[in-house]
Amino acid sequence: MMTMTVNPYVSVDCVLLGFDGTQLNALIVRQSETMGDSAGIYKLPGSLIYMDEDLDEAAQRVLKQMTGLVQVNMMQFKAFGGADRLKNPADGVWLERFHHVDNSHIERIVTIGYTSLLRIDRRMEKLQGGYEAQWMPINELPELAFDHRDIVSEAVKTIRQRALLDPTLLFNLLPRKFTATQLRVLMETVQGVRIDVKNFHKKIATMPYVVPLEEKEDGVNHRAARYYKFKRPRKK
Amino acid sequence: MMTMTVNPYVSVDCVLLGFDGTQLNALIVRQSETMGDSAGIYKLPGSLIYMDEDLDEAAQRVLKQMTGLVQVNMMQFKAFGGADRLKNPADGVWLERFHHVDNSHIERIVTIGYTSLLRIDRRMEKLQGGYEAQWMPINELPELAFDHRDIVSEAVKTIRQRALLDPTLLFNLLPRKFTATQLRVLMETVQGVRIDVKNFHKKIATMPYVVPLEEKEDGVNHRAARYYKFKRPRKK
DNA sequence: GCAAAAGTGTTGTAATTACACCCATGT
DNA sequence: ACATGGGTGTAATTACAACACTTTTGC
Repeated sequence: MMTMTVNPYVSVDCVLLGFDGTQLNALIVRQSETMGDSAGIYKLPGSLIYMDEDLDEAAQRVLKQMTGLVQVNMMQFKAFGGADRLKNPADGVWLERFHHVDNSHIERIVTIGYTSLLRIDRRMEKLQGGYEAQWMPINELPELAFDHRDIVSEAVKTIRQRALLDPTLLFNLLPRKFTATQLRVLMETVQGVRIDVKNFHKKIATMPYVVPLEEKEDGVNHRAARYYKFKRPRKK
Repeated sequence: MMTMTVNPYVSVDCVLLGFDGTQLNALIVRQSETMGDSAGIYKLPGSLIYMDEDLDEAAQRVLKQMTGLVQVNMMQFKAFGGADRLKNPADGVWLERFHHVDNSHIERIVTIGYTSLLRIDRRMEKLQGGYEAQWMPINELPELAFDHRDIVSEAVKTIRQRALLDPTLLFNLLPRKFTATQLRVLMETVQGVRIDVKNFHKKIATMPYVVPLEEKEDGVNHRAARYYKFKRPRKK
Protein backbone atom coordinates (compact mmCIF):
# COMPACT_ATOMS: atom_id res chain seq x y z
CA MET A 1 0.00 0.00 0.00
CA MET A 2 1.02 3.53 -0.49
CA THR A 3 2.13 5.84 2.23
CA MET A 4 0.03 8.97 2.38
CA THR A 5 2.89 11.44 2.29
CA VAL A 6 2.11 14.32 -0.01
CA ASN A 7 4.64 15.51 -2.58
CA PRO A 8 4.34 19.28 -2.13
CA TYR A 9 5.77 20.13 -5.56
CA VAL A 10 3.81 18.14 -8.10
CA SER A 11 0.09 18.02 -8.81
CA VAL A 12 -2.26 16.73 -11.45
CA ASP A 13 -5.28 18.54 -12.89
CA CYS A 14 -8.01 16.94 -14.97
CA VAL A 15 -9.83 18.65 -17.80
CA LEU A 16 -12.92 16.60 -18.60
CA LEU A 17 -14.68 17.82 -21.70
CA GLY A 18 -18.27 17.11 -22.63
CA PHE A 19 -20.66 18.22 -25.34
CA ASP A 20 -24.15 19.53 -24.62
CA GLY A 21 -25.35 19.53 -28.22
CA THR A 22 -24.19 23.07 -28.83
CA GLN A 23 -20.86 23.71 -27.20
CA LEU A 24 -18.01 22.08 -25.36
CA ASN A 25 -18.30 22.01 -21.59
CA ALA A 26 -15.70 21.43 -18.93
CA LEU A 27 -16.27 19.69 -15.63
CA ILE A 28 -15.64 22.18 -12.84
CA VAL A 29 -15.71 21.49 -9.11
CA ARG A 30 -16.19 23.68 -6.10
CA GLN A 31 -16.21 23.14 -2.40
CA SER A 32 -19.88 23.42 -1.51
CA GLU A 33 -19.82 23.49 2.27
CA THR A 34 -18.94 26.97 3.33
CA MET A 35 -15.97 26.24 5.49
CA GLY A 36 -13.86 29.33 5.18
CA ASP A 37 -12.21 31.45 2.59
CA SER A 38 -11.59 28.63 0.22
CA ALA A 39 -15.25 27.71 -0.28
CA GLY A 40 -16.88 28.76 -3.47
CA ILE A 41 -13.73 28.77 -5.53
CA TYR A 42 -14.22 27.09 -8.88
CA LYS A 43 -11.42 24.76 -9.90
CA LEU A 44 -10.53 21.83 -12.04
CA PRO A 45 -10.51 18.47 -10.28
CA GLY A 46 -6.90 18.20 -9.20
CA SER A 47 -4.57 17.65 -6.28
CA LEU A 48 -1.00 17.22 -5.20
CA ILE A 49 0.33 13.73 -5.77
CA TYR A 50 1.45 11.29 -3.13
CA MET A 51 5.07 10.33 -2.82
CA ASP A 52 4.80 6.85 -4.25
CA GLU A 53 1.96 7.36 -6.66
CA ASP A 54 2.28 7.32 -10.42
CA LEU A 55 1.02 10.40 -12.20
CA ASP A 56 -1.63 8.41 -14.02
CA GLU A 57 -2.81 6.89 -10.76
CA ALA A 58 -2.99 10.30 -9.15
CA ALA A 59 -5.18 11.60 -11.94
CA GLN A 60 -7.58 8.67 -11.56
CA ARG A 61 -7.64 9.06 -7.80
CA VAL A 62 -8.43 12.73 -7.71
CA LEU A 63 -11.12 12.41 -10.32
CA LYS A 64 -12.80 9.73 -8.29
CA GLN A 65 -12.46 11.72 -5.08
CA MET A 66 -13.93 14.88 -6.47
CA THR A 67 -16.50 13.62 -8.94
CA GLY A 68 -17.05 9.93 -8.29
CA LEU A 69 -16.07 9.10 -11.85
CA VAL A 70 -14.04 5.94 -12.39
CA GLN A 71 -12.48 4.25 -15.39
CA VAL A 72 -12.13 7.43 -17.34
CA ASN A 73 -9.47 7.08 -19.98
CA MET A 74 -7.52 10.27 -19.49
CA MET A 75 -4.38 11.19 -21.34
CA GLN A 76 -1.66 13.54 -20.31
CA PHE A 77 -1.44 16.61 -22.48
CA LYS A 78 0.90 19.16 -20.94
CA ALA A 79 2.83 20.20 -17.85
CA PHE A 80 2.39 23.68 -16.44
CA GLY A 81 5.43 24.97 -14.67
CA GLY A 82 5.48 28.72 -14.62
CA ALA A 83 7.34 29.84 -11.51
CA ASP A 84 4.48 32.24 -10.70
CA ARG A 85 1.56 29.85 -11.03
CA LEU A 86 0.42 30.38 -7.42
CA LYS A 87 0.02 34.12 -7.48
CA ASN A 88 -3.37 34.41 -5.81
CA PRO A 89 -3.12 34.14 -1.98
CA ALA A 90 -6.54 32.48 -1.82
CA ASP A 91 -5.11 29.55 -3.73
CA GLY A 92 -2.58 28.93 -0.99
CA VAL A 93 -5.37 28.87 1.56
CA TRP A 94 -7.13 26.23 -0.43
CA LEU A 95 -4.05 24.03 -0.65
CA GLU A 96 -3.63 24.25 3.09
CA ARG A 97 -7.15 23.09 3.81
CA PHE A 98 -7.38 20.38 1.22
CA HIS A 99 -4.04 18.75 1.82
CA HIS A 100 -3.61 19.64 5.47
CA VAL A 101 -0.15 20.92 4.78
CA ASP A 102 1.23 24.12 6.15
CA ASN A 103 0.94 26.91 3.60
CA SER A 104 4.55 27.85 4.19
CA HIS A 105 5.61 24.50 2.79
CA ILE A 106 4.06 25.27 -0.55
CA GLU A 107 6.67 27.09 -2.55
CA ARG A 108 6.01 26.20 -6.06
CA ILE A 109 3.96 23.57 -7.84
CA VAL A 110 4.33 22.00 -11.25
CA THR A 111 1.07 20.50 -12.42
CA ILE A 112 0.53 17.82 -15.01
CA GLY A 113 -2.60 18.29 -17.12
CA TYR A 114 -4.77 15.30 -18.00
CA THR A 115 -7.75 15.37 -20.29
CA SER A 116 -10.51 13.14 -21.55
CA LEU A 117 -13.72 13.34 -23.53
CA LEU A 118 -16.85 12.28 -21.72
CA ARG A 119 -20.57 11.86 -22.31
CA ILE A 120 -22.12 14.76 -20.50
CA ASP A 121 -24.88 12.58 -19.07
CA ARG A 122 -22.52 10.47 -16.98
CA ARG A 123 -23.59 10.68 -13.41
CA MET A 124 -21.24 11.95 -10.75
CA GLU A 125 -21.92 9.25 -8.25
CA LYS A 126 -20.49 9.87 -4.83
CA LEU A 127 -18.86 13.10 -3.96
CA GLN A 128 -16.29 13.15 -1.19
CA GLY A 129 -14.90 16.11 0.66
CA GLY A 130 -17.92 18.28 0.10
CA TYR A 131 -17.26 18.88 -3.56
CA GLU A 132 -19.85 19.41 -6.19
CA ALA A 133 -19.05 18.97 -9.83
CA GLN A 134 -20.85 20.63 -12.70
CA TRP A 135 -20.53 21.04 -16.43
CA MET A 136 -19.88 24.58 -17.60
CA PRO A 137 -19.58 25.82 -21.20
CA ILE A 138 -15.96 26.57 -21.89
CA ASN A 139 -16.79 30.00 -23.22
CA GLU A 140 -18.65 31.03 -20.09
CA LEU A 141 -16.36 29.81 -17.35
CA PRO A 142 -16.35 31.69 -14.04
CA GLU A 143 -13.09 32.77 -12.49
CA LEU A 144 -11.00 29.68 -11.82
CA ALA A 145 -8.26 29.08 -9.27
CA PHE A 146 -4.56 29.17 -10.20
CA ASP A 147 -3.99 29.13 -13.95
CA HIS A 148 -6.81 26.66 -14.50
CA ARG A 149 -8.31 28.78 -17.24
CA ASP A 150 -5.09 28.44 -19.25
CA ILE A 151 -5.09 24.74 -18.56
CA VAL A 152 -8.59 24.39 -19.98
CA SER A 153 -7.73 26.23 -23.15
CA GLU A 154 -4.58 24.19 -23.68
CA ALA A 155 -6.63 21.02 -23.25
CA VAL A 156 -9.14 22.19 -25.83
CA LYS A 157 -6.35 23.07 -28.22
CA THR A 158 -4.87 19.60 -27.79
CA ILE A 159 -8.20 17.91 -28.35
CA ARG A 160 -8.85 19.85 -31.53
CA GLN A 161 -5.56 18.66 -32.92
CA ARG A 162 -5.93 15.06 -31.85
CA ALA A 163 -9.41 14.88 -33.29
CA LEU A 164 -8.00 15.74 -36.69
CA LEU A 165 -5.71 12.74 -36.60
CA ASP A 166 -8.22 10.44 -34.95
CA PRO A 167 -11.87 11.37 -35.52
CA THR A 168 -13.04 8.38 -33.48
CA LEU A 169 -12.10 10.28 -30.34
CA LEU A 170 -15.18 12.42 -30.70
CA PHE A 171 -17.55 9.52 -30.26
CA ASN A 172 -16.79 9.54 -26.57
CA LEU A 173 -18.77 12.77 -26.43
CA LEU A 174 -21.97 11.36 -27.89
CA PRO A 175 -24.69 9.12 -26.42
CA ARG A 176 -24.70 5.48 -27.52
CA LYS A 177 -27.29 6.24 -30.16
CA PHE A 178 -26.97 9.50 -31.97
CA THR A 179 -28.29 11.15 -35.09
CA ALA A 180 -26.29 12.32 -38.07
CA THR A 181 -27.03 15.90 -37.11
CA GLN A 182 -25.67 15.46 -33.60
CA LEU A 183 -22.44 14.09 -34.99
CA ARG A 184 -22.19 16.82 -37.57
CA VAL A 185 -22.79 19.64 -35.10
CA LEU A 186 -20.18 18.15 -32.80
CA MET A 187 -17.60 18.04 -35.56
CA GLU A 188 -18.46 21.55 -36.63
CA THR A 189 -18.05 22.78 -33.09
CA VAL A 190 -14.77 21.07 -32.39
CA GLN A 191 -13.19 21.92 -35.73
CA GLY A 192 -14.75 25.37 -35.94
CA VAL A 193 -15.97 24.88 -39.51
CA ARG A 194 -19.24 24.38 -41.34
CA ILE A 195 -19.90 21.02 -42.95
CA ASP A 196 -22.16 20.53 -45.92
CA VAL A 197 -25.14 18.37 -44.91
CA LYS A 198 -25.34 16.29 -48.05
CA ASN A 199 -21.63 15.62 -48.26
CA PHE A 200 -21.67 14.71 -44.61
CA HIS A 201 -24.22 11.94 -45.15
CA LYS A 202 -22.04 10.57 -47.91
CA LYS A 203 -19.03 10.69 -45.65
CA ILE A 204 -20.51 8.82 -42.71
CA ALA A 205 -21.72 6.16 -45.13
CA THR A 206 -18.06 5.43 -45.86
CA MET A 207 -16.96 5.39 -42.23
CA PRO A 208 -16.72 1.77 -41.10
CA TYR A 209 -17.03 2.79 -37.46
CA VAL A 210 -20.38 4.55 -37.88
CA VAL A 211 -23.14 2.00 -38.30
CA PRO A 212 -26.75 2.95 -39.07
CA LEU A 213 -29.53 1.46 -36.95
CA GLU A 214 -33.15 0.77 -37.89
CA GLU A 215 -34.33 2.74 -34.89
CA LYS A 216 -35.48 6.31 -35.31
CA GLU A 217 -36.22 9.28 -33.17
CA ASP A 218 -39.61 9.39 -31.47
CA GLY A 219 -41.91 12.21 -30.49
CA VAL A 220 -40.23 14.99 -32.37
CA ASN A 221 -42.39 17.48 -34.23
CA HIS A 222 -40.60 16.97 -37.49
CA ARG A 223 -39.38 14.08 -39.55
CA ALA A 224 -37.72 11.48 -37.31
CA ALA A 225 -33.98 11.09 -37.71
CA ARG A 226 -32.23 7.76 -38.02
CA TYR A 227 -30.00 6.68 -35.17
CA TYR A 228 -26.44 5.56 -35.61
CA LYS A 229 -24.04 3.87 -33.25
CA PHE A 230 -20.29 3.90 -32.98
CA LYS A 231 -18.47 0.64 -33.52
CA ARG A 232 -14.90 0.86 -32.30
CA PRO A 233 -12.56 -0.35 -35.03
CA ARG A 234 -10.18 -3.21 -34.38
CA LYS A 235 -6.92 -1.69 -33.32
CA LYS A 236 -4.07 -2.82 -35.49
CA MET B 1 17.82 37.02 -10.07
CA MET B 2 17.05 33.49 -9.19
CA THR B 3 18.03 31.82 -5.99
CA MET B 4 19.95 28.64 -6.59
CA THR B 5 17.78 26.39 -4.48
CA VAL B 6 17.12 23.09 -6.20
CA ASN B 7 13.64 21.66 -6.37
CA PRO B 8 14.36 18.01 -5.54
CA TYR B 9 11.16 16.68 -7.10
CA VAL B 10 10.98 18.04 -10.62
CA SER B 11 13.43 17.78 -13.49
CA VAL B 12 13.55 18.42 -17.22
CA ASP B 13 15.10 16.19 -19.86
CA CYS B 14 15.84 17.19 -23.43
CA VAL B 15 15.58 14.88 -26.41
CA LEU B 16 17.37 16.51 -29.31
CA LEU B 17 16.86 14.66 -32.55
CA GLY B 18 19.04 14.90 -35.63
CA PHE B 19 19.23 13.15 -38.97
CA ASP B 20 22.46 11.73 -40.36
CA GLY B 21 21.12 10.98 -43.84
CA THR B 22 20.01 7.50 -42.92
CA GLN B 23 18.48 7.43 -39.49
CA LEU B 24 17.34 9.59 -36.62
CA ASN B 25 19.94 10.26 -33.96
CA ALA B 26 19.56 11.50 -30.41
CA LEU B 27 21.97 13.74 -28.59
CA ILE B 28 23.37 11.83 -25.62
CA VAL B 29 25.73 13.15 -22.96
CA ARG B 30 28.10 11.50 -20.59
CA GLN B 31 30.40 12.68 -17.89
CA SER B 32 33.82 12.30 -19.43
CA GLU B 33 36.14 12.90 -16.48
CA THR B 34 36.26 9.72 -14.51
CA MET B 35 35.28 11.07 -11.14
CA GLY B 36 33.63 8.13 -9.52
CA ASP B 37 30.81 5.70 -10.07
CA SER B 38 28.72 8.10 -12.01
CA ALA B 39 31.23 8.66 -14.81
CA GLY B 40 30.55 6.96 -18.08
CA ILE B 41 26.81 6.79 -17.67
CA TYR B 42 25.00 7.81 -20.83
CA LYS B 43 22.05 10.13 -20.29
CA LEU B 44 19.87 12.69 -21.87
CA PRO B 45 20.79 16.29 -21.13
CA GLY B 46 18.63 17.02 -18.11
CA SER B 47 18.62 18.25 -14.56
CA LEU B 48 16.49 19.12 -11.58
CA ILE B 49 14.89 22.54 -11.81
CA TYR B 50 15.53 25.48 -9.53
CA MET B 51 12.83 26.71 -7.23
CA ASP B 52 11.94 29.86 -9.10
CA GLU B 53 12.70 28.75 -12.61
CA ASP B 54 10.08 28.15 -15.30
CA LEU B 55 10.16 24.72 -16.89
CA ASP B 56 10.97 26.19 -20.29
CA GLU B 57 13.84 28.17 -18.80
CA ALA B 58 15.19 25.09 -17.08
CA ALA B 59 15.23 23.16 -20.33
CA GLN B 60 17.18 25.92 -22.06
CA ARG B 61 19.60 26.20 -19.16
CA VAL B 62 20.47 22.55 -18.92
CA LEU B 63 20.91 22.21 -22.64
CA LYS B 64 23.33 25.09 -22.62
CA GLN B 65 25.20 23.71 -19.60
CA MET B 66 25.64 20.25 -21.01
CA THR B 67 26.03 20.85 -24.73
CA GLY B 68 26.68 24.56 -25.22
CA LEU B 69 23.65 24.84 -27.49
CA VAL B 70 21.58 27.98 -27.19
CA GLN B 71 18.41 29.25 -28.82
CA VAL B 72 17.08 25.81 -29.51
CA ASN B 73 13.34 25.90 -29.93
CA MET B 74 12.29 22.99 -27.77
CA MET B 75 8.73 22.00 -27.03
CA GLN B 76 7.38 20.08 -24.13
CA PHE B 77 6.00 16.70 -25.10
CA LYS B 78 5.29 14.62 -22.02
CA ALA B 79 5.78 14.27 -18.28
CA PHE B 80 7.20 11.06 -16.87
CA GLY B 81 6.01 10.30 -13.39
CA GLY B 82 6.25 6.60 -12.67
CA ALA B 83 6.82 6.17 -8.94
CA ASP B 84 9.69 3.77 -9.68
CA ARG B 85 11.59 5.88 -12.19
CA LEU B 86 14.75 5.91 -10.04
CA LYS B 87 15.21 2.20 -9.65
CA ASN B 88 18.90 1.99 -10.44
CA PRO B 89 21.09 2.91 -7.41
CA ALA B 90 23.76 4.32 -9.71
CA ASP B 91 21.29 6.96 -10.82
CA GLY B 92 21.01 8.24 -7.27
CA VAL B 93 24.77 8.57 -7.06
CA TRP B 94 24.76 10.66 -10.16
CA LEU B 95 22.10 13.01 -8.82
CA GLU B 96 24.12 13.49 -5.65
CA ARG B 97 27.23 14.49 -7.51
CA PHE B 98 25.66 16.69 -10.11
CA HIS B 99 23.34 18.65 -7.87
CA HIS B 100 25.34 18.45 -4.67
CA VAL B 101 22.27 17.30 -2.80
CA ASP B 102 22.27 14.48 -0.33
CA ASN B 103 21.06 11.26 -1.93
CA SER B 104 18.65 10.70 0.94
CA HIS B 105 16.78 13.82 -0.06
CA ILE B 106 15.93 12.36 -3.44
CA GLU B 107 12.77 10.41 -2.99
CA ARG B 108 11.03 10.63 -6.27
CA ILE B 109 11.35 12.77 -9.37
CA VAL B 110 8.84 13.73 -12.00
CA THR B 111 10.55 14.79 -15.18
CA ILE B 112 9.21 16.92 -17.99
CA GLY B 113 10.36 15.89 -21.45
CA TYR B 114 11.33 18.51 -24.01
CA THR B 115 12.23 17.83 -27.59
CA SER B 116 13.49 19.59 -30.68
CA LEU B 117 14.75 18.82 -34.15
CA LEU B 118 18.26 19.92 -34.91
CA ARG B 119 20.78 19.94 -37.74
CA ILE B 120 23.25 17.26 -36.83
CA ASP B 121 26.19 19.43 -37.85
CA ARG B 122 25.56 22.05 -35.17
CA ARG B 123 28.64 22.39 -33.08
CA MET B 124 28.51 21.81 -29.35
CA GLU B 125 30.46 24.88 -28.38
CA LYS B 126 31.53 24.97 -24.78
CA LEU B 127 30.98 22.05 -22.51
CA GLN B 128 30.70 22.70 -18.81
CA GLY B 129 30.95 20.23 -16.00
CA GLY B 130 33.05 17.78 -17.91
CA TYR B 131 30.28 16.59 -20.20
CA GLU B 132 30.69 15.40 -23.71
CA ALA B 133 27.75 15.25 -26.05
CA GLN B 134 27.43 12.99 -29.04
CA TRP B 135 24.87 11.95 -31.60
CA MET B 136 23.79 8.32 -31.45
CA PRO B 137 21.37 6.51 -33.76
CA ILE B 138 18.13 5.93 -31.89
CA ASN B 139 18.13 2.26 -32.79
CA GLU B 140 21.59 1.66 -31.38
CA LEU B 141 21.47 3.50 -28.10
CA PRO B 142 23.63 2.22 -25.26
CA GLU B 143 22.13 1.67 -21.85
CA LEU B 144 20.80 4.98 -20.60
CA ALA B 145 20.23 6.21 -17.07
CA PHE B 146 16.78 6.23 -15.46
CA ASP B 147 13.98 5.68 -17.96
CA HIS B 148 15.70 7.79 -20.57
CA ARG B 149 15.26 5.13 -23.21
CA ASP B 150 11.48 5.37 -22.81
CA ILE B 151 11.71 9.12 -22.95
CA VAL B 152 13.54 8.96 -26.26
CA SER B 153 10.96 6.68 -27.82
CA GLU B 154 8.08 8.82 -26.62
CA ALA B 155 9.77 11.86 -28.14
CA VAL B 156 10.16 10.08 -31.45
CA LYS B 157 6.54 9.04 -31.38
CA THR B 158 5.50 12.63 -30.75
CA ILE B 159 7.66 13.96 -33.54
CA ARG B 160 6.28 11.45 -36.03
CA GLN B 161 2.78 12.66 -35.26
CA ARG B 162 3.57 16.35 -35.33
CA ALA B 163 5.39 16.02 -38.61
CA LEU B 164 2.19 14.73 -40.17
CA LEU B 165 0.33 17.89 -39.22
CA ASP B 166 3.23 20.21 -39.96
CA PRO B 167 5.76 18.89 -42.51
CA THR B 168 7.82 22.08 -42.22
CA LEU B 169 9.13 20.80 -38.88
CA LEU B 170 11.39 18.38 -40.70
CA PHE B 171 13.40 21.11 -42.38
CA ASN B 172 15.11 21.77 -39.07
CA LEU B 173 16.86 18.45 -39.62
CA LEU B 174 18.39 19.32 -42.97
CA PRO B 175 21.33 21.53 -43.96
CA ARG B 176 20.51 24.93 -45.46
CA LYS B 177 20.92 23.52 -48.94
CA PHE B 178 19.65 20.03 -49.53
CA THR B 179 18.78 17.78 -52.43
CA ALA B 180 15.41 16.31 -53.24
CA THR B 181 16.71 12.90 -52.31
CA GLN B 182 17.84 14.02 -48.88
CA LEU B 183 14.41 15.42 -48.17
CA ARG B 184 12.71 12.32 -49.50
CA VAL B 185 14.82 9.91 -47.47
CA LEU B 186 14.18 11.99 -44.36
CA MET B 187 10.44 11.87 -44.87
CA GLU B 188 10.57 8.16 -45.59
CA THR B 189 12.52 7.57 -42.41
CA VAL B 190 10.33 9.65 -40.15
CA GLN B 191 7.05 8.41 -41.56
CA GLY B 192 8.23 4.85 -42.08
CA VAL B 193 6.91 4.66 -45.65
CA ARG B 194 8.30 4.55 -49.17
CA ILE B 195 7.68 7.52 -51.42
CA ASP B 196 7.59 7.31 -55.20
CA VAL B 197 10.47 9.34 -56.63
CA LYS B 198 8.61 10.88 -59.54
CA ASN B 199 5.55 11.82 -57.53
CA PHE B 200 7.82 13.32 -54.92
CA HIS B 201 9.35 15.72 -57.40
CA LYS B 202 5.88 16.80 -58.43
CA LYS B 203 4.94 17.33 -54.83
CA ILE B 204 7.86 19.51 -53.82
CA ALA B 205 7.21 21.62 -56.91
CA THR B 206 3.88 22.55 -55.33
CA MET B 207 5.28 23.28 -51.88
CA PRO B 208 5.69 27.04 -51.53
CA TYR B 209 8.25 26.60 -48.76
CA VAL B 210 10.65 24.49 -50.84
CA VAL B 211 12.44 26.70 -53.34
CA PRO B 212 14.79 25.32 -56.00
CA LEU B 213 18.23 26.90 -56.38
CA GLU B 214 20.41 27.09 -59.46
CA GLU B 215 23.28 25.56 -57.55
CA LYS B 216 24.06 21.89 -57.96
CA GLU B 217 26.07 19.25 -56.23
CA ASP B 218 29.74 19.13 -57.02
CA GLY B 219 32.27 16.33 -57.22
CA VAL B 220 29.88 13.42 -57.10
CA ASN B 221 30.46 10.51 -59.40
CA HIS B 222 27.03 10.62 -60.89
CA ARG B 223 24.68 13.26 -62.23
CA ALA B 224 24.73 16.31 -59.96
CA ALA B 225 21.58 16.91 -57.98
CA ARG B 226 19.88 20.27 -57.71
CA TYR B 227 19.90 22.00 -54.35
CA TYR B 228 16.79 23.35 -52.69
CA LYS B 229 16.36 25.60 -49.72
CA PHE B 230 13.61 25.95 -47.18
CA LYS B 231 11.74 29.23 -47.04
CA ARG B 232 9.74 29.52 -43.85
CA PRO B 233 6.15 30.44 -44.69
CA ARG B 234 4.63 33.59 -43.21
CA LYS B 235 2.84 32.56 -40.08
CA LYS B 236 -0.79 33.55 -40.14
C1' DG C 1 -51.55 22.97 -44.42
C1' DC C 2 -47.71 24.58 -42.37
C1' DA C 3 -43.60 24.73 -39.66
C1' DA C 4 -39.25 22.27 -38.75
C1' DA C 5 -35.71 19.46 -39.50
C1' DA C 6 -34.24 15.04 -42.28
C1' DG C 7 -32.72 13.23 -46.18
C1' DT C 8 -31.17 12.63 -51.02
C1' DG C 9 -27.57 13.00 -56.62
C1' DT C 10 -24.83 15.03 -59.83
C1' DT C 11 -21.07 17.27 -61.58
C1' DG C 12 -16.52 19.64 -61.70
C1' DT C 13 -12.06 20.02 -59.72
C1' DA C 14 -8.07 18.79 -57.19
C1' DA C 15 -5.08 15.39 -55.13
C1' DT C 16 -3.03 10.83 -55.22
C1' DT C 17 -1.42 6.61 -57.22
C1' DA C 18 0.94 3.64 -60.40
C1' DC C 19 4.46 2.92 -63.56
C1' DA C 20 9.68 2.69 -66.79
C1' DC C 21 13.10 4.99 -69.18
C1' DC C 22 16.80 8.50 -70.38
C1' DC C 23 20.40 11.90 -68.33
C1' DA C 24 24.66 13.71 -66.36
C1' DT C 25 28.93 12.83 -64.09
C1' DG C 26 33.38 10.51 -62.47
C1' DT C 27 36.37 6.83 -63.05
C1' DA D 1 31.94 2.27 -71.62
C1' DC D 2 30.05 1.58 -67.49
C1' DA D 3 28.40 2.34 -62.94
C1' DT D 4 25.84 5.42 -60.06
C1' DG D 5 22.21 7.94 -58.66
C1' DG D 6 19.21 12.16 -60.74
C1' DG D 7 15.53 13.44 -63.10
C1' DT D 8 11.22 13.28 -66.04
C1' DG D 9 5.18 12.45 -68.13
C1' DT D 10 0.82 10.39 -68.54
C1' DA D 11 -3.31 8.18 -67.40
C1' DA D 12 -6.54 6.19 -63.93
C1' DT D 13 -8.50 6.64 -59.52
C1' DT D 14 -10.10 8.74 -55.65
C1' DA D 15 -11.31 12.43 -52.52
C1' DC D 16 -13.47 16.73 -51.95
C1' DA D 17 -16.62 20.86 -52.90
C1' DA D 18 -20.52 23.10 -54.59
C1' DC D 19 -25.31 23.22 -54.96
C1' DA D 20 -31.56 22.94 -54.10
C1' DC D 21 -35.41 20.41 -53.61
C1' DT D 22 -38.53 16.67 -51.56
C1' DT D 23 -39.96 13.90 -47.34
C1' DT D 24 -41.74 13.02 -42.86
C1' DT D 25 -43.86 14.32 -38.63
C1' DG D 26 -46.54 16.96 -34.98
C1' DC D 27 -49.49 20.50 -34.30
